Amino acid sequence: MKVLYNDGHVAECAPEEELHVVRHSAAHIMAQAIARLYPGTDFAFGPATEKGFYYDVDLPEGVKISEEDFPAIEAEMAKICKENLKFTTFELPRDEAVKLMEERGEKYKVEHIGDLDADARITFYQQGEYIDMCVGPHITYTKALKAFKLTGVSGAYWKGDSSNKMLTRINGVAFLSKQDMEAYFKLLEEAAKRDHRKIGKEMELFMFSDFGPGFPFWLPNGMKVYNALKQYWIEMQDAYGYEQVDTPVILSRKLWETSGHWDHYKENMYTTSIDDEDFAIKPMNCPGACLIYKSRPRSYRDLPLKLAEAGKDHRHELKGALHGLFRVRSFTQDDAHLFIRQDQITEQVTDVAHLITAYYKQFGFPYRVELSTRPENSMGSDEDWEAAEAGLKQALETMGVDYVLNPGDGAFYGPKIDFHLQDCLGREWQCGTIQLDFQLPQNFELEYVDKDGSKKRPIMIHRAGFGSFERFIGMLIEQYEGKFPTWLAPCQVKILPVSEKTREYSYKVADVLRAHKIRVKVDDRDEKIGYKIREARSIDRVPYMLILGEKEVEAGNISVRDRSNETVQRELDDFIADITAEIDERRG
RNA sequence: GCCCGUGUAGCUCAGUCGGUAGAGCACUUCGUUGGUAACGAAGAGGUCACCGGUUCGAAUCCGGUCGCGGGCUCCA
Repeated sequence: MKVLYNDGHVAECAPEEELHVVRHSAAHIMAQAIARLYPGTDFAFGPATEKGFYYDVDLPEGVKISEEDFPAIEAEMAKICKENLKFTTFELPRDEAVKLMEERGEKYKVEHIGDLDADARITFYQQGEYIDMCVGPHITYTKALKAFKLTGVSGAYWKGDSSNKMLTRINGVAFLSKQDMEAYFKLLEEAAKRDHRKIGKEMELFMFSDFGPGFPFWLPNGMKVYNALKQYWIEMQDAYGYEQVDTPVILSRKLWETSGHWDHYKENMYTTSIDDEDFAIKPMNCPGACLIYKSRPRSYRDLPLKLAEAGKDHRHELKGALHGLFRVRSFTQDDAHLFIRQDQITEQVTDVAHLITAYYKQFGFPYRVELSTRPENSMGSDEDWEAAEAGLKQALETMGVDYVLNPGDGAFYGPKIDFHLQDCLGREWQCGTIQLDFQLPQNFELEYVDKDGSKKRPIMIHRAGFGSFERFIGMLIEQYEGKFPTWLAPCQVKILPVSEKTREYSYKVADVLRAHKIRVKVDDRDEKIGYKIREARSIDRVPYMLILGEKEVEAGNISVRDRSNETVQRELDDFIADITAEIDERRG
């Protein structure tokens, strides 16, 4: 595809860049359509994105765009494409660029010019009457935009700063062909079927109530998944040398003042009073861990001290941020705090990273890693920060983990490594985190006695791998589309009597399975076998069904139907041996 | 918290111009005793999220609150 670069030359662009160019041009064409339909609109940023494009616009006073207006905008865009306007480009010196944008009333573009480096080239693209400040490249004629659709409208703050004006963001998608676009919407439809909120309802895993927005309820089925995951978690903590603790959910305000949370985080904490004293419900578990550390003198020989806690935290998240199990107001972190010496940073961070990546490997999650370094208003000495950042970096590099550097995005108390997983629609959620902390040991005056008898301050590592059991189970639901591996499945075996005549036999088989700690249900309803199979498969999503009719009663065996829909008649003992081995296998 | 949308039976949804509410599934009962993705019939089930307003009359129109969805911001 030929594209127009901002020095005016036209050339074939790399195939992998075509889509990006088309989407970017679609944003310009949409802007042109909006300018025609809503004169006086001011344009802010309008880039191509991973999936499509958007334009942030400041509409004239009193004008509002909603999805109802999309057909008209799309029609105008189609008209512009049909007009087959030529894209042209030109460059202006800064003062003339400002003048041009001022003449056209583009105050956001003028402000943006002010943000550009003094030596930056300021280039423009024009198609028909529409001019946009832009680095390009773009398609050469509007006809080259062949497939697009507007997908949504939302608010977005100018420059992403919530103290700035909220602009109207209009989102769209664009593709090289109509077929590609259809395939995309089909894919979206398929992805929506994996949504953990939908599957959670169907399988009765969890629920929410208007009496507690953002506070999840675990239903019996979900609790079985939760407990199986928790058991796995406990085994992994044991294997990696953690000891488990549990700390109180409600603690005095004085503790939160010591930790610094009261100053930094008060608005997000739920508070109460007990005997006329202020208390807060914990938003995190670290102060409790610090109290345990401090409960007796510690020697350098005790370090690293690795305390794991499946701690239930409550945070008053903004209601607009709540999202199924992914963003909730009460959740159980798979937390741990490691108290270490400075010389143990690399070794311990590596150990934690191994644990976290072992989880993701277990469940087959692809992940993305970010290393965030010292922010502007941070606490601690330069040496501490340098040692900590070097330690994190070295750990990632020796493990051969690819990561993105996020300079200045660390916490004020230390640098961190974050692990991000994707949901069914490709949205990223932070699950794993490894955070170094110099601040809390100082606030709590934590110490250990070193070899030479001197008192030293330990460093803390906060870490989580799932993020929270809630978030991680949400991810698992989407990962497996509810079809959990047998060891996690809420119901591992569903027994389907063919008729009432084989109910008793079914109960007996169920008892034997239960005695082997297999999670089993008997569908003893007065329904036909086809009906029961349909539901066991499409709703319960069980790994195994046992179909028990008179044939099986006579032979004293069972018919097993698995997820591949193959049915095999076999001995109960053999099946138990196989399923037990399958459940145990994940430990290997 | 902000922007846009949305809220009708347990679930998924229909409900035209404002005239007191409908389907399928699920549920209960009865019949049916079944063989690998929906057996038949009947019944029951709703303060149309909530509060207020307009109107002779509101699920429907208007305002507010709450919840939910998509984004923005936030996630120390």
